[in-house]
Amino acid sequence: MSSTEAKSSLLKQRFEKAEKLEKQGINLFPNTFRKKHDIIEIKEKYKSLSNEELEKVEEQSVIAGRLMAVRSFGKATFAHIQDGSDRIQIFLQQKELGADKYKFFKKLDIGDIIGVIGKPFLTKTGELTLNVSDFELVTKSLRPLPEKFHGLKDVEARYRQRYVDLIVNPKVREIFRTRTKILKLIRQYLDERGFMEVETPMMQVIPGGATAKPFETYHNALGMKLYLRIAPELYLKRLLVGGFERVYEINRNFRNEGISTQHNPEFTMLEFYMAYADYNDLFKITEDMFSYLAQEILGSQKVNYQGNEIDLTPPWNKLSFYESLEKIGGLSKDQYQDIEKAKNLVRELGENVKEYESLGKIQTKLFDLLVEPKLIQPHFIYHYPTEVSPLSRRNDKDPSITDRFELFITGREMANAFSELNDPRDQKKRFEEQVKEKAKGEEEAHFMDQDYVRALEYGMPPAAGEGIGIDRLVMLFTDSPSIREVILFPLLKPEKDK
RNA sequence: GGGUCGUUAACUCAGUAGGUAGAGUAUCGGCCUUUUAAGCCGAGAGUCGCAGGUUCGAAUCCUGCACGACCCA
Repeated sequence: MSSTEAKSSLLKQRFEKAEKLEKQGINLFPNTFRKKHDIIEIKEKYKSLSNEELEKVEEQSVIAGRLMAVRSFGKATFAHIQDGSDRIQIFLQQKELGADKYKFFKKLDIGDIIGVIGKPFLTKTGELTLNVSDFELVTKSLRPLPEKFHGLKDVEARYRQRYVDLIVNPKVREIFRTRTKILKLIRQYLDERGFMEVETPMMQVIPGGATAKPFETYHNALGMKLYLRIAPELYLKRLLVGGFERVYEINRNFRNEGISTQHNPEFTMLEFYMAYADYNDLFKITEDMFSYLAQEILGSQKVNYQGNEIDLTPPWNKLSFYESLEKIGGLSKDQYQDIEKAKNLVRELGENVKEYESLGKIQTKLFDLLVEPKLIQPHFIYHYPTEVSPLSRRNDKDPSITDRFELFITGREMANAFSELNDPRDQKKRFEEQVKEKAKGEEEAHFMDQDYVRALEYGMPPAAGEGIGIDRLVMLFTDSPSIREVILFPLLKPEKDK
């Protein structure tokens, strides 16, 4: 849809009206009006005053906002205007403004941005309202807004034209305010504990730190293929080697995979690393951080998510990976320890199995199918098989498993955490195994990263690290069923150019 | 990648024996000084997602495509 051609009659009408106003010498896009107050300030300031008290108010309120609704009578008009903070009713009278100015107001459209000067009073129904002594057109709106009562419902339009969604759907504004608040609280939480926020490359020569397919790009001047990062992990741990003992990064990761209610190709991840700590410390920090967020955001440890009440009060359930296969997945040791039996089981459950897939990989598939969807309340699942945890420290007693856990809430993975592998010799072997898997056809296997091994050879202090998916966290706290509801501009295919 | 559903006015939606489209909001004109989904009277507004096919005739039936939603892989 082009803005200059093939206009609907409604659009044409607005463009013509705009031209007419301009011919009368009215600037449709002036940048001279300066508001003095946010609407919410006005509302807070006067909310408890009676009409007698309001009459004594000397100060003029000077606000600006978008015209959202108009109820017009002959010589008086009620309207609502909305700014970034709130919405307020205004009252305009011909006898107050003069016939010409009043007539001009009646020519305005819903969607126009206006500046308003007036004093507060209470209407018959007790609504705080500004009695307008003067107003100005600040920005002309040339496109009609969606209907005032139903708002914009079409999901495709809501995502493509998020700006319209934000104008007309207050709940959507609220979700993104909450998102920002969550990010701020997380930063505050980590900063208070001595963590340093850092930025590491988004474009990497070797995409490491996760099991995922990367996006490729190309640097022209260097004549070199680059990847968008799938995780910042290996860079953050290089910083541990460098001597920063507590670091974190909150930023985008990119994974070249399918799109669903749980996945957007770019998504936001928190990763934090602390030296001289292990995964036992991370259980506590995770519980503490989530319950802190719940308290600050919702004022409660109970979160309602899509009809389920999630109780975030620590401590949370803990089960080892194998225990969970047995107790929640209902499997016997025999069923998940014999690779052929396990593979057959996965196939019976309707998922594909590739020849080269390791027992650990098959076991995680069983977990994904039989256990994960049942983990509605918070559950830590710990001691993952070493073969599916190439960056995690082995358990001291049983080297076939790692000191790693994942957190699940509402049947979804919310966090992945482990004691960090800091033995460069073991790390090198683990990379070599990944390279072998890649050669067998496992597209998502890790790449060899020689420099990372070299860094470990200098000595990385013992450490623990964790990644938390921010989008899913925001979904939980805003009761959003789809990741697209918590990403301002989710990826969509381009609309057809007519 | 597969399945199901959707796409009609700016927005929210109706629209079956297949007979060239309708409501509310919004817009335009008129009346109206306490409304808040204001009210009353009148008017204009559509490539029925796109392209084919069947038919005397298609928003409606068939095929393909595009975009989206949900589910599955």
